[in-house]
Amino acid sequence: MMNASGSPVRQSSVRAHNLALVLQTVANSADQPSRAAIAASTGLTRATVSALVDDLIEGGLLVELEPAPRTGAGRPAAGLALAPDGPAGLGLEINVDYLAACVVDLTGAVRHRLVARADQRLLSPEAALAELGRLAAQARAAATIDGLTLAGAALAVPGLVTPDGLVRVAPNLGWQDVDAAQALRKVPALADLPVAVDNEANLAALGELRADHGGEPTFLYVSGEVGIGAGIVLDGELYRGGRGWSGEIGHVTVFPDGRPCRCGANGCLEQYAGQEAMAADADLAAAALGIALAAVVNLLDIDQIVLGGGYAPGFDRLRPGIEAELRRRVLTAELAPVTLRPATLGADAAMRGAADAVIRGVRDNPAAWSGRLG
Amino acid sequence: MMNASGSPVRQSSVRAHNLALVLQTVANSADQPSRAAIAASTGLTRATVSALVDDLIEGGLLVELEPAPRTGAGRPAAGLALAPDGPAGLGLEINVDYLAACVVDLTGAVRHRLVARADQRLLSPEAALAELGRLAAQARAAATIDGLTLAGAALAVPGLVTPDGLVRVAPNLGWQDVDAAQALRKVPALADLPVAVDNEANLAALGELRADHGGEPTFLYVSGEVGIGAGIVLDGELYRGGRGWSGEIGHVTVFPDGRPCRCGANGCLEQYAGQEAMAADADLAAAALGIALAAVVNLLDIDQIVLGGGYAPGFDRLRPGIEAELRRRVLTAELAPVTLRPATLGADAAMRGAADAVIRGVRDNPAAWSGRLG
DNA sequence: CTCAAATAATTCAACCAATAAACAAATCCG
DNA sequence: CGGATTTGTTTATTGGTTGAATTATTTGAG
Repeated sequence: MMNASGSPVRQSSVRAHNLALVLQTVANSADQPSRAAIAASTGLTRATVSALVDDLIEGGLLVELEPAPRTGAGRPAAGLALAPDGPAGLGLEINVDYLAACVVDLTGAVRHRLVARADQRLLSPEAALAELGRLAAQARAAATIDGLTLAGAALAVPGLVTPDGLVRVAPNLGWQDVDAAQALRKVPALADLPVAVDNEANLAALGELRADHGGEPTFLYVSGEVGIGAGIVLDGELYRGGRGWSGEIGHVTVFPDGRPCRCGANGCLEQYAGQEAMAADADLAAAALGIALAAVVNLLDIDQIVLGGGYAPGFDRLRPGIEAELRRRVLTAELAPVTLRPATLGADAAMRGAADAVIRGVRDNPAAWSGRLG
Repeated sequence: MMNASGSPVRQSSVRAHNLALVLQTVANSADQPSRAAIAASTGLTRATVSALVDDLIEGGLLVELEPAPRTGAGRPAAGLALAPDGPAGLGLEINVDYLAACVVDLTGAVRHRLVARADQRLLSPEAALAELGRLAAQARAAATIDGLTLAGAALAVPGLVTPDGLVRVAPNLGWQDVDAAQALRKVPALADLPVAVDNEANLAALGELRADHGGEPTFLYVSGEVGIGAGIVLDGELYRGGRGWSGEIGHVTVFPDGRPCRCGANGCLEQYAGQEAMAADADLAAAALGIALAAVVNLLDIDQIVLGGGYAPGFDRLRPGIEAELRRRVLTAELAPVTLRPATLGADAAMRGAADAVIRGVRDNPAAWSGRLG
């Protein structure tokens, strides 16, 4: 008999959930909250929060800040903060003309950053991944010197990626069916790390999500490089789709009988708002983008659109044209406006998002990170 | 300080979750499972399942079937099934040319069904809702005679609805800012029921979800009436969007400089695949639908599309044209096919989905239904 | 300078829910 | 009739949260 849906909850799941809740409360807090403040904020009792915080400190995820600010009568509170020397994430990116790696600690600070510029299309996938492996090993060595322990690695690729890390196709790299996850796992320095591979726009969207921390926003991140990709964040969660291939906005039709696209169709957005086309005619790029984005808003009722990649520098140039189409074509435009803004992270968005994805995994399930917590 | 995200989990939440798990396991099971079978399926122990099942029987949600089928050695199993006289859902629908109400019990069986044909555009919203209230009261009376207790009501409306039940605009009814939820709550026979209001396509999608019970499918339901709406189901959950206005596929642009639409834009899908346009040119309707659906698939990586409403009868006529566009315009068409199928529920889909939404609420949180379970 | 008030954090008994293992019930088969 | 087998229940145990009491550390008043 098939397990219908969901899985049983045992007491340990309760603990795991509440550990994550406490950790996230600290992470999303503007100041350094005390145990009592966390209790008030979460609804847990002070006793429970104390026990959970002890475990998180023991596990190296939280630190207690000794100097307590005076705030009135009573015993001063001991502030809590994410441990800067706790688990860190290794973010990797491979793109047309560069390789990059970075180490981001639990607090979100970028501790190391390495970029190697070179045209990857001239290399075989194996050679490119080997080179990336060397960069990753270098980043890990630097992290180790800093006393950081890596919790995992994530790689951003401009292409279609399956959940188990197989790159089915990355047109601009010229890749097809490359098992990037396996290649990276074979690098000795990474052999003991869980390695995830994901689409570049998806991870960049996660990077923007962290920058916009706190709430649980719904937004679309659009990345305009040679191709155009999008990451869809719904209620604070990245939506990947059934096979992990969501966000292919570059091949949404904007002019049904328009320019032929290398995908075989006609009138794909990419042919009007890709890097080359945008340079040739920015107004047309904006109009085409507006048409495609209006479709997204009509379908998903998204109220925030973030333009990243190559769109961020030219944002002011594109904005009026996009907004005109949105006003015209979004059914609910008068009832509720759509916010358009440039990405806050620059070219590093995908790499940062990759590293963030790793530490997000730790934050969402701290019990799994430290054996001592379970 | 703001509660960051999520809420604490206490022991009672564990029980609530596992109660729902057991109930859903019975609901999604093809046969009448025994306690032992549920234990094997869910991973809970037989002792725990026994205790939970006792509570669910006590609360009137499950019944034990005495006649046990012989299946080999050992003590015969006592089959369990959803209680047909447990809580039921009242589904309501208001559309251009009819009002409808139905009562669906916990097992999903339609126990009562009332339809009143009349052009609602000739009535004021107040008069139409009053008439619907009478129909609802009649349905409730019939349910009471059957010994059914209503758990709530849900109303399907062809328009934009806010989460608190305000109909912002329903173009084909000529409605604007009508508080449908409040109007129904004022009906004496419904005063003690929770009343939800939702978009017609959303609820119809939920109806299809139940018909396709068991898994946690991702699909798009498209309803082609005078206007065109869509319900988006992701991983077994209806996606409503930030304001509840998702699925407005009728106003996705298919021909940017095409026919003017009453929304003010040009080239909306509705102008090419709405009821009138489809009657005039089915091939054009199919092509336009294919273009818009390809956009959805590219964006959301959805692998199943269900055509309902007016599209269901003409499905075979439309299919080739739609599939041709999908093959051409979906980037991942070669990697993974998109399934196109007609809706299994007919014109009743939205009303059925509304009733299903109510009993879904009970199934998802049985502890809240019966005070005895807490 | 001492003591009361206030606030933070910990300790401890009680409780709730799931678990594991033993036990009882009901049937089949030799 | 008796062992094998499977279902369902009982009982002691464990893990985790709760609530109340307790300890810790500060401010402020007399």
